[in-house]
Amino acid sequence: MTQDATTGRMGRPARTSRDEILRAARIVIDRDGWQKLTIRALGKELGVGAATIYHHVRDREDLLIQLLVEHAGRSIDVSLPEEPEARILAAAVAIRDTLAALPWATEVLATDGFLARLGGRAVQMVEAIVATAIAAGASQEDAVALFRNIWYLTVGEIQVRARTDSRPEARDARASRFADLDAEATPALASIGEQWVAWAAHDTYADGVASIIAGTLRRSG
Amino acid sequence: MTQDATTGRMGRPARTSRDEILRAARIVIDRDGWQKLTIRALGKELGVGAATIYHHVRDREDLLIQLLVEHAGRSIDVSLPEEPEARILAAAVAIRDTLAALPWATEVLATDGFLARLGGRAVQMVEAIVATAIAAGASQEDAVALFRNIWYLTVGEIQVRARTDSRPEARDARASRFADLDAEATPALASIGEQWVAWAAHDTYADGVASIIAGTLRRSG
DNA sequence: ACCTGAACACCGTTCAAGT
DNA sequence: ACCTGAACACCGTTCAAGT
Repeated sequence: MTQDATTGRMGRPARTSRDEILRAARIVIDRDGWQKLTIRALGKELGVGAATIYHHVRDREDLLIQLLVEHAGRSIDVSLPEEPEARILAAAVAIRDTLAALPWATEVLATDGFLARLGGRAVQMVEAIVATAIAAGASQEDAVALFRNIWYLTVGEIQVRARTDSRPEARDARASRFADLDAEATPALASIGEQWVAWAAHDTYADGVASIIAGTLRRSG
Repeated sequence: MTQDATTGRMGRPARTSRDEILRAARIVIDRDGWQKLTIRALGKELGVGAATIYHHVRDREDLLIQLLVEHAGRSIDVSLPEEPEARILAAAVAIRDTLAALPWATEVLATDGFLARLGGRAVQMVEAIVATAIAAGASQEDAVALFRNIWYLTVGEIQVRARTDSRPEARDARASRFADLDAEATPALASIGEQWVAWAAHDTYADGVASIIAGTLRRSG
């Protein structure tokens, strides 16, 4: 565990370790962007063959998850307010903000047990959402449903924003599409016109989550 | 346009057309699954070189979008109830059901202007959501925010469900993860335990959308 | 105009062989 | 144990050349 590959003082020093792989992966991501993080590029960065990576991570997805565990498990802010709706909202926003800052997360995000795999504080946020909903009068099943709807909104928001941000050309194409709208068939959209693009840049995530929380708690209690 | 490649009666008959490409693409998807739909496989199916495909579609994404336009533009059910909240909900469910039935949609779904690109009835569903919200008292900006939050929930739900369904191994792994939960750190999750997996199979999409609608309209009017 | 083979520049993953 | 080169089985896309 404490073996240092740079000194290599054991009989058969490991030239690579899980920690070194994750460190190299972060270097590649920071320097070249996460899309460039391939097993082969990672091997090159470490000065080892691509095949070597497979002695330390199961596959590419495992690598990405491990990277996320390191980051998300630690960096989520855990101070949550007491009032139930505000508390659930704050937990959701913490999850969203953390994952949105890790753009390579989008690739592995869309799995139902994803946050459980991250462990650490990510799971504590899920616990906060579910436990608070139950304390506020929701059934266990409704609390799970609440979490899942929040999770769907979160995945969608992160995914759409990541895609939109990473291809600015689409922005102009989108604007012109709104200008072409037929005022007969789609009057509301036509009258909104190009304002859509500007409004779409606003962050409405918290509003969406707040609505889902209020809707669920109203039905339950 | 009406030229038939099988008779080839023009001087230089086209061996392939946009329609033939889309037809072949559907055959590959139905027979081998949408993951197998590559430009190369499509060329093989048509008996032409992969390079030929590029004379008729711009790239792989364009192919997928065109496939979706054909399908989603037509098959969305357009009979919507009159009552505002029910109307918006029905439009959202129509979009979700249509896209969820087209699993290859997940690959191109996460773009902000996506439904506009689909055109046809897909845009009419967006119009229905936005126009109904405005008629019910929402500002144009709130109506756009409402649509976007519904859209995020939709993208997330489709994406997560598609991923979960396509890898049943994850199901068992998930169940065992819940069994391992620490009753001290996460009492609510621990007491739910393996029931989570069963509850996660329930469709809570409509509840989520209904909450978002109610929340937005309550704030506005 | 339409189509071709060949090439470019990659992927993730496996595996027999070496040290 | 750990690491290697080489191979397997692919990708999307471009382009000079043919008909």
